[in-house]
Amino acid sequence: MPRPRVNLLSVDLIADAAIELADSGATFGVNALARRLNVTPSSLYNHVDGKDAIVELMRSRLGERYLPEPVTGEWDDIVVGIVRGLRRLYADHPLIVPLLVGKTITDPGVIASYDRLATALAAAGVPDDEVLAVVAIVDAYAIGFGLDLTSPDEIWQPGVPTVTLGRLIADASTGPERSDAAFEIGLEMLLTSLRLRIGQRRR
Amino acid sequence: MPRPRVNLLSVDLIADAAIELADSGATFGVNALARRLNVTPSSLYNHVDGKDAIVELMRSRLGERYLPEPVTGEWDDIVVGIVRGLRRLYADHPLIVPLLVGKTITDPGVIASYDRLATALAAAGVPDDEVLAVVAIVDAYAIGFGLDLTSPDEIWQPGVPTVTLGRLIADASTGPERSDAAFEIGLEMLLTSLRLRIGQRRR
DNA sequence: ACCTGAACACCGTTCAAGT
DNA sequence: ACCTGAACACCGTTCAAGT
Repeated sequence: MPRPRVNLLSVDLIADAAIELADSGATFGVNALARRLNVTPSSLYNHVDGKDAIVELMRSRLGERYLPEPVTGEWDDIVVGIVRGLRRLYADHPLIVPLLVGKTITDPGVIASYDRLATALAAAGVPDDEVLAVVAIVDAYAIGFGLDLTSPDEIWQPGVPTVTLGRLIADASTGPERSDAAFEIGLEMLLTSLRLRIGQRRR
Repeated sequence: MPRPRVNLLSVDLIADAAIELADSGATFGVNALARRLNVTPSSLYNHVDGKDAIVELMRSRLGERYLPEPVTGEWDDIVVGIVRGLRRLYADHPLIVPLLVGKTITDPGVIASYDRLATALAAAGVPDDEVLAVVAIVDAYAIGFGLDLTSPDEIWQPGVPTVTLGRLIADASTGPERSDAAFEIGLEMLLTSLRLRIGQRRR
């Protein structure tokens, strides 16, 4: 029975199922996604342009949920808002990070967020030719701490004796509150460095 | 003619060809790699355990080339040495970064490097429960700046008008010297923050 | 020990056929 | 407009067969 009278799929259904699939830890792919939606792989192509487009859809969906609306405020409020948003996104969905990394961002909503970040930094006095680098640092910082939340014994697997690493990994309380605390410390570090750098340039 | 009298493959040959393949921008995979080596895909399995093992091999090979030998010195010399090594690795091979991210590190040489980094930080006074986080930050910082070297117009593609981003991307001199300068500034920021943090803890 | 060729299960994508 | 099923080229991996 092709073509039931009520549609089985929609862009939003696909996006949500894709996020759930990736979060579940199963290998992400078009076929597995179709299986999860009780649908043939080819059905997806009536709504979506292919695998990369689905990943872009996931980014868009998560961006809507986690990236803040435009805020009027001091530049550092804007920076902190966006960094915290990215933090929660990557922390809640660490297994999605590898899918996003290295792929071109096309979603207008997400680009608008990075644009607000760049605008805030430029307005704060970061020289034009450094703004993109700072944006990249901020993003890398959020991604790095997102990955930090995936259990550390999966990131490093010392099959060989170590001086410090093995002991720390064994002792590490994998709870999110420890990582959250470290994240806030690092964020404060970042802002301190930025304020210093801007101050130096303004003189 | 199976089995020629002189071997066509070796672990080192496979590793080097894999790095070249990924650097070339072509889609990375076992089949493409075999094609490049003028060999059947199944031949690779006489030397290597599969795709993930090949990626681990690339990490190992690049680690040998870029990560410094154990150095005796102040903790910050060790940190700077490793961060600069990672920087050059990711900068010279940006297209390989997405392959490495999110995959478990098993190579003893690379783990030893992270172990030296952790040991240096611990010895410097970073509290045990923060060392792993700082290691993750350092790594993320290097990765982020490595990705920064891939031309920025591929990372963001504003199909929509932006306030600041589009202008900066258009103006950005994609040359490596600009990124190198920003990297050094960021590294100095990182060290300043770390020294401050250690000083606070030591009191 | 090392390489081939056939085979397997799976992948992403296209497209004619059905309603 | 939306879903199916067949088809395509490709993927990673296994394994018997050859030297």
